[in-house]
Amino acid sequence: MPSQPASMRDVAHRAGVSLSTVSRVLRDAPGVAPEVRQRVQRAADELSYVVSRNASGLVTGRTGRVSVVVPFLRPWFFGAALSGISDALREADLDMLVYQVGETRSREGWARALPLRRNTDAVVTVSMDLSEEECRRLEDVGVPMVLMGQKVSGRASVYIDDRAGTAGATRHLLNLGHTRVAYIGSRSEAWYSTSSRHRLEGYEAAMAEAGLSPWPVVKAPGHTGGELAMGELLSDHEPPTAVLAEFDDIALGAHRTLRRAGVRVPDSISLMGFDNHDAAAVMDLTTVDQAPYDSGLTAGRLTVDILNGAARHTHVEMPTQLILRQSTAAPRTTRGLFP
Amino acid sequence: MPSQPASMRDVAHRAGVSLSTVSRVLRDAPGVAPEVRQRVQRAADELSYVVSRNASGLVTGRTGRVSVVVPFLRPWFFGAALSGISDALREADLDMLVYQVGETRSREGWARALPLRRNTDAVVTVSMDLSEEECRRLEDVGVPMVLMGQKVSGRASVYIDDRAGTAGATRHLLNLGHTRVAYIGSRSEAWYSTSSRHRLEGYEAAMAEAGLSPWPVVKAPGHTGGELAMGELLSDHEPPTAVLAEFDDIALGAHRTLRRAGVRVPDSISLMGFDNHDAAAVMDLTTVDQAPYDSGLTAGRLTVDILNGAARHTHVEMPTQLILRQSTAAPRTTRGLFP
DNA sequence: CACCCTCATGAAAACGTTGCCATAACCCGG
DNA sequence: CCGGGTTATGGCAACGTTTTCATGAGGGTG
Repeated sequence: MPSQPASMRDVAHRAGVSLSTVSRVLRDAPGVAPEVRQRVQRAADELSYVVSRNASGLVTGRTGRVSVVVPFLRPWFFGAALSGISDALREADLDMLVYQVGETRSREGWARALPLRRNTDAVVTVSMDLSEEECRRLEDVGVPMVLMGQKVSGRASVYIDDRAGTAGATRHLLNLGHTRVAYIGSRSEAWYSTSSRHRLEGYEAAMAEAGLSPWPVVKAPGHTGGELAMGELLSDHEPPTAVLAEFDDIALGAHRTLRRAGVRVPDSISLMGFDNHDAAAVMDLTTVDQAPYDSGLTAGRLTVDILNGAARHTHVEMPTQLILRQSTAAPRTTRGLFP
Repeated sequence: MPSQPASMRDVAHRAGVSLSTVSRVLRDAPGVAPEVRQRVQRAADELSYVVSRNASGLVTGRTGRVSVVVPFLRPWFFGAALSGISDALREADLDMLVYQVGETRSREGWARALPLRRNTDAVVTVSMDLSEEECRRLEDVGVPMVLMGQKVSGRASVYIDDRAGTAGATRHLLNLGHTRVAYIGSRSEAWYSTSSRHRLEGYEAAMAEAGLSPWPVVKAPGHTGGELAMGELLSDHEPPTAVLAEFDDIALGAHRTLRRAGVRVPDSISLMGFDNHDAAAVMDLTTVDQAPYDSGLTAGRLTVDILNGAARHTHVEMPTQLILRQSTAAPRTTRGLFP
């Protein structure tokens, strides 16, 4: 149990060979006699020695590390995404650095504030909605980058088709026979979200296709926004019979308002979310699954492929999946919220 | 816009000084004339140069990186914890490596499989419930370690008092006048959890204190377990009037069963969770907040302090907080689930 | 004016690896 | 038995920093 960690020299000494040979063995490089190889391996094990990525990176130029940049770490979505990325990187024996840039973002310098320059082999951004200029700045770091949750032409991206997702969701409600279908979206000043815009567009397109006029209500993100928006909708002179929310958290907020108002779901109002949040299952909320774990896994593997120079598809569109639960149903034939 | 990232030599050349001087400037080391300092700083900025942690770590022995080891990344709890740790490390300009060891854990070698040895300054484990032996193996890595969500004497730990938490929760229900208070716990074969045991003990202690006999039901973790357990409780010849769940997810599962059975909360049965999960707010679930973000922040700062040799308290107990919402109330005076 | 101190600066030796080149040992065919 | 090729091994110079030590320029004091 050495208080100073063993170095390659120690291993070499113990195995009675030179540094070069030890290096070759530990890198699985050819040109070492099997017997010697075994001896070195044993010596390394006995000293529980592992190669310093620091030192090897210095000469190879590879750090064995991939940086993942996320706006936030708390929302459910990012945990799932990170989990996928982590698993993919582990397969390739790469370590994962995580940078949460949250509030820093508004300040101009977050991209350069991150010590990425010589310290990472690749950068994966998750739902960062980077502007063209931010992309360029990040590219300046000089390592490959993969964008998850954002589609940028000319740059490797893994994303879902938000428009198709909400369009499908909307059609589900229309197919049930609803005609008064409202949409609760979000807008935050701190964070401009492309996916937010796309989801609204998908809804609008499906409504237009059915010859109906869209009915969007936009509030601050989070469940509070959903609560307020639903309150507003309930106070309309003729409330909607179905409501689609931009994401599950909003839908859950809306659900709370309905519960308090004594409006039954789906009897009086059908409610739908988007994301397939953990809590959606337990709340029996019909939603659209976007499998962030799978996206993360894909993004991670894509990164590995690019690093190995074996990347083929640089744009990957992940499928979304309608999850039918108990919160949507055909509209009642009688009018009014309370039968 | 150099395709090869700039090195310190380039900066030195551009500023017309030696390597040593550049190094001193960028480390904020004393002994540089203000005018020169400024000149070097500018040169570095223009080349958008950042120090290679790889190279500096090689000589200082510090990597500027802290490893965080978690069993899983997906559950809500870990995102919040990581967020706090990340913020704390960022304050000290340390990078965060994340290792998700999930299933690997059962295999003996996860601790040594981690290439931590020379590649990290400290290790933070989150809810890993390490055995004494695993602790020792991890300590072999030769860097300070901080345990979050686990109390181990002689080792830096940040944790909550699970026993006190459930005891307080139980007393809340007892104070409302309930006498038939059941507890839904979890047990998984893959994962032995100390906190799980402690929470049960807290409940039992509070019940004993009130002279009541405990009524625990143990199922698999997750909301499915909650659903099943609640079904079981409802089929008792005299169902409980209040139920405490080991964590919110279980409580939410139980809530679903109640909803389906048409049993009203809190009118007929009071329901309580533990954790203050995102979804608990939206479901109006009374619960116990354990602020994983704050724990993460504390653990992160403790790590930084230890690294700076300034650690004072190596054991930090984080407070828990009862969050009163709408799912608990005094028991009805009339008997039966349906008034 | 000589002396010693302080302060700013530069030169050079680490740090722990990998890559390249040299060397030694061996095998094979002529 | 000798030349040429292959294969295993060692030596040494990088890689980009920090750190230690040396040097030299001023500046105050006696």
